Amino acid sequence: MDDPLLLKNQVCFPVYSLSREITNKYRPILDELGLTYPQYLVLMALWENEPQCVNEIGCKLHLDSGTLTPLLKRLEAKGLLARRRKSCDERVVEINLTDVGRKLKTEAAEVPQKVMKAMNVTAEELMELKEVVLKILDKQSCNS
Amino acid sequence: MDDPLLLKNQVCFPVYSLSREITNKYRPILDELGLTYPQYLVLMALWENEPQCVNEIGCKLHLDSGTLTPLLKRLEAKGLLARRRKSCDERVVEINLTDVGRKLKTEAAEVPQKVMKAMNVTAEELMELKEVVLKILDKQSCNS
DNA sequence: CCATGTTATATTGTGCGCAATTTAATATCA
DNA sequence: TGATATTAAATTGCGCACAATATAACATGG
Repeated sequence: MDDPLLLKNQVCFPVYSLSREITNKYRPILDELGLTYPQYLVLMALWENEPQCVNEIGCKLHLDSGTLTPLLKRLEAKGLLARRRKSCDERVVEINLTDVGRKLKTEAAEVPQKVMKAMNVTAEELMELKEVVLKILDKQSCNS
Repeated sequence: MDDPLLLKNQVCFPVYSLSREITNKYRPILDELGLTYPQYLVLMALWENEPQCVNEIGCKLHLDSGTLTPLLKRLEAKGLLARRRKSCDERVVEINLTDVGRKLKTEAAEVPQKVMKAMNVTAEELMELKEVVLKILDKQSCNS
């Protein structure tokens, strides 16, 4: 009954389930903007600060070039951003939003509330979730 | 500063990050058993109850046939389980563990503690995390 | 018994995620 | 300067996730 290999005794499995459930809630909402959830995260990073190189985005989102390079190319193909190597260091690819990409933030403004509604949770529950998750997440960063 | 589109104001992003961080902690530990995290989940489901059809496993793990069929084929290729259509209803594929697959539970017994150690968290923190996550996860099931 | 609908799994296609390797540019040091 | 090391992206390969569709088996009504 308290066998640590029983599914009901798992802690990580609910986190994994919730994470997928969340992206499922985002999907129809982001579909209207033509975005996936990881693409939306990249855009949020760029809406905050621009330009940013691939590495900077990767640090903030904990994603590597194997994930980001094709994702950024897809966003470029959609006309939302431009990829250009820096002249002072040709190894670095700098990402700039296009006007369309910048403007998309306006359309995305309603996404958070729509998701919260779709998830059927209160702001208090979300804050509680965030607090607990961040506390554990912080402990991973040093030795990951 | 309290722009809902700022990364630091996101609730779902930490959940998404933590979920990936967790599977990263599992990876080296499960590598020793030749398993991925989703494969480990499927085996936990089967260690609890056997045989199970694809659908039953999918319900427990919230995964569909598009994910499970190839995953189960890989576990079959590893010799851990057998897939066989039921004679009474040929639509249903029944999954049985092999002796090797059943025996693997013994080797997996240490996985949970190893992961907990790798994550550097206390049992209390994990219980707190589980409680909050399950509370929110429960609210999704009905309208997903 | 046959047509129609339903059900269970499989297949296809797209997009992550990540390890491992490659490529090219820059830095360093003998 | 020229060999070596380091760094940043890109590439390759594999395994999920999931939508959409296909396939085959079963169920049901006329």
